[in-house]
Amino acid sequence: MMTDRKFANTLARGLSVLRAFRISDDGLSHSQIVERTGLSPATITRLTYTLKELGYLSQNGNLLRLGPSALALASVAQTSTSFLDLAEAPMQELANQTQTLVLMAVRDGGSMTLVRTWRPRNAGSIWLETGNRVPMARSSTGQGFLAGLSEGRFAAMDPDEELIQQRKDAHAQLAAQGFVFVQGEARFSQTINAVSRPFFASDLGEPVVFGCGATPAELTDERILAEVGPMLRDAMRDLELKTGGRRALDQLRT
Amino acid sequence: MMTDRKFANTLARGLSVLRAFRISDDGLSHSQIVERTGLSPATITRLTYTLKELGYLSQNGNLLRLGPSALALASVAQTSTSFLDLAEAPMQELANQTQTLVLMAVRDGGSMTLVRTWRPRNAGSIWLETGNRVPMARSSTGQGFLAGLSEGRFAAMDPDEELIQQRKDAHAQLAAQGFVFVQGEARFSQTINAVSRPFFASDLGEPVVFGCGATPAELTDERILAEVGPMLRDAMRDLELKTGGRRALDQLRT
DNA sequence: AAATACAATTTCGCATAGTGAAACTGGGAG
DNA sequence: CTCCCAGTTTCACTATGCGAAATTGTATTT
Repeated sequence: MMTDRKFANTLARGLSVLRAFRISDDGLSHSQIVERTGLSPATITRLTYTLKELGYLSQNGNLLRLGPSALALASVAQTSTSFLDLAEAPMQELANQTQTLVLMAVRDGGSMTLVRTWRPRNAGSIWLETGNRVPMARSSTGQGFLAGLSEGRFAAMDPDEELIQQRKDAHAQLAAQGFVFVQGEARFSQTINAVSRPFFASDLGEPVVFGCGATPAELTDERILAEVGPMLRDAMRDLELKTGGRRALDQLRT
Repeated sequence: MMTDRKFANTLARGLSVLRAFRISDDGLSHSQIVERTGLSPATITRLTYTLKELGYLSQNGNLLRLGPSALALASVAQTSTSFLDLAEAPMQELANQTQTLVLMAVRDGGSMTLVRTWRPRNAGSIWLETGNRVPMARSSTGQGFLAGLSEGRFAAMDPDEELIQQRKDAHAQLAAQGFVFVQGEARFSQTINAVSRPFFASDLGEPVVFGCGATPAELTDERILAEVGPMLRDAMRDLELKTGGRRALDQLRT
């Protein structure tokens, strides 16, 4: 069946165990991991044993958490992502000016994971945290990513009809306005309003997404279209120049 | 030979590929990975193929880098490490007061990896970056870690005579002064002077290390012993209280 | 205490996934 | 053109990782 001689299954399964962890979890039991990964209990025992040996997981009682080696890998990964340095200042500035949460997200399997956020100075509300996951469908973040994703890679996700349609919309928005905004009913979350734009990071081989978000009260549809969206777009065009990367719209052709 | 039925070898090998990446690398070729991991070229082809499929690696030409999935895992790992929040303010304060680089490191395989640094405000020099690795032997960071490590875990590293002796010294220093300082000739690096203290993070299941470092000119042996070491110790006792974790010295008994 | 109900681990026989050696490919360099 | 090296593919073998089921362990209830 799984007849890809090149694909190391055990490795993929082990990594899926690591991917099972969410920031909102305060440790996971084996059975929770079984549930999330769909792997058999025996397999989980073997994989977690291995990951513990290597320091990627650590155990307290029968709860597992990501361990020191995961943290170490984390640091190397983040520090190696060179454009994060350059994004630092302008994104903080954008957060301050718009009084929204500015975020950067990458694709992780079928959803988007926030890898960095910038909060406006002296704002107290509760915001999305780094490490949070957002679905691909019906979110500005996910759609912003899809708008930047090449045909080939999109096809590899074997998307359903709905997603294909959504991506088409996102494309159109990106081309017309320079940003993507999933509006109204379609939004997966009614408590957050957001706008996004893809960024092609040559480091990573596929697009990432930057975006601005806040509650619908603070960030109305009108403000997004007239003010915040354009500011995001301009900030990112600047960033694209500085990093010498391809422009977001060039990706549409790929 | 490798007769541990529970240990998933392929997973370990795959992770060793990820661990091969250093922040100073600007992408790695297959042959470099072969060299660093000691695995056969054929194996590397298969493992990197898998890791690319999953987004943990990305390829530019024939250079590999850590990919988006690695970044995503990174964010979850860092955000899940709860005591980092609490350490934030006091460690920045410590950096400002001592005008040293304050660092936090975890064990990763046989060496220590910096996972977070705090630089003094308005200091311009070049400092160690997050993601850097420091050897276990002959470094204040490594020795601080060993001083906090339990007998059992230390034994599992099957250390040589030299390391056992160094650890004994570190223990003694920690008990006497509340910090560990590898001095003079013994230091692995003559360009950095540092002092450290272990911290037992219940999250991670094994100690981590906090430390202060700078050039020997800025941070003399005398200053470490009289001023910076004690300040580090006090800052961390504070942190231990706040996190409700065990005190560093309690670990000596384990 | 005994009984119940899960959670986690170990056992076990089997199919195959992953292995290294060696052959092959491809693309610079001279 | 041909040499050389990096990377890939092929191949036959066997150790490896697999799930089902049995076993042990650990709370919870009666």
